[in-house]
Amino acid sequence: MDIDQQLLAAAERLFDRNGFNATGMGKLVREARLSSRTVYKHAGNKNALMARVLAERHRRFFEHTDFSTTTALFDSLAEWFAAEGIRGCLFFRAEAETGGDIPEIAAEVAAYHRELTERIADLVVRETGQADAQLADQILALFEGATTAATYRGAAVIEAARTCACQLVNARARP
Amino acid sequence: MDIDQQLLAAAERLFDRNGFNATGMGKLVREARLSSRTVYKHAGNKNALMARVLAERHRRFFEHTDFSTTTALFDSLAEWFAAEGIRGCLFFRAEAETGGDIPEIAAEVAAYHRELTERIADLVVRETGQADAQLADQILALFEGATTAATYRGAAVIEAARTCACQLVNARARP
DNA sequence: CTCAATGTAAAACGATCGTTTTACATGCGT
DNA sequence: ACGCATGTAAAACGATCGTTTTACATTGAG
Repeated sequence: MDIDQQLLAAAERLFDRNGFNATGMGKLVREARLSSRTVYKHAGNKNALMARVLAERHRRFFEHTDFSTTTALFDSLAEWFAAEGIRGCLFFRAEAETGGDIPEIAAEVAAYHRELTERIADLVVRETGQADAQLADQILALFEGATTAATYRGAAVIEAARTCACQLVNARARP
Repeated sequence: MDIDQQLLAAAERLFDRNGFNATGMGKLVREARLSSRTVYKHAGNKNALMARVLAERHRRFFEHTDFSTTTALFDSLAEWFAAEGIRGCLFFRAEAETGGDIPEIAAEVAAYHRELTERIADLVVRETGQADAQLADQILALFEGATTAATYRGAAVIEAARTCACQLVNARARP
């Protein structure tokens, strides 16, 4: 299905760069070089398309990101932004734009957040030898904060967050 | 100007809860209990109204927030969310929804970010005796990250971020 | 008393929204 | 060769968008 990839890629790019509500289906149809009939046949409707964009982003993000060590986690984030541009977290933005009122979208956002917190919790166990909810929350905050603050402070924030997160983990390192 | 306050309050509440683009002027007029004629006489147009909402939010946020110590900073954030609800940073959301394409809005967002980073830089100088760009970026990341992550993890993230930020500052405390 | 300012209520503006439909072309399996 | 699925191009749908306008009420100052 080349068409599905074409559609998803155009939708992700437009939604990410210009916002969900600000991106009309007309502009999307034009940019994807498809007819509206085909778009609606493949995507159903705009909300479902947004949900599929988030699902695809979810898959691609966790495929890219290395959760094996704290250093690798933040290095992956820096690489992601170097390749994709720094516009903050698409999941948070989707939730905010829709007020959490569209179930299909809220579900994708929740799934992303669930996996992100789980992976960080696992990372903490792996690096310190025990679960530590507060440490996991701190790394999560640094991760989210680097994602947001980098939009106006640049990549230096990611490096700063990485340094901080590694210090936290090392201070509790497996003896 | 009771009308200005009425209008600004309704606009801030609707924009914050439901998003900027998802909030139509019709709904806003209804909720503010004003005529559309009066709204446009006072606000000019929707973009200017959004900009004024951000300017008012900016004023109110820095009026509320205590930048005198790191602990106080994060405590202020927790209080803000306890009073206003946890929906993430309105400035970041405004910038994301508009793609940075509306100058009046981009300017207000930039002004907020400028003051936030300045205040944190000053806080670092005050608590450690010297400027430290990386430390300031770390506190900024923790602050932004707590704001974002609290939307789905709750207030515990703010407490975790506060603990982390205070450790960072204490490790570099004035000798 | 009058005039100008300021407000409301409601209709109307053209534009654009998300979505469906009509009409037609193409290719593929039986 | 036929029929059906799948695509395009484009018109049309009602709804809603941001904004302006028309018609009228209230009020405070000169």
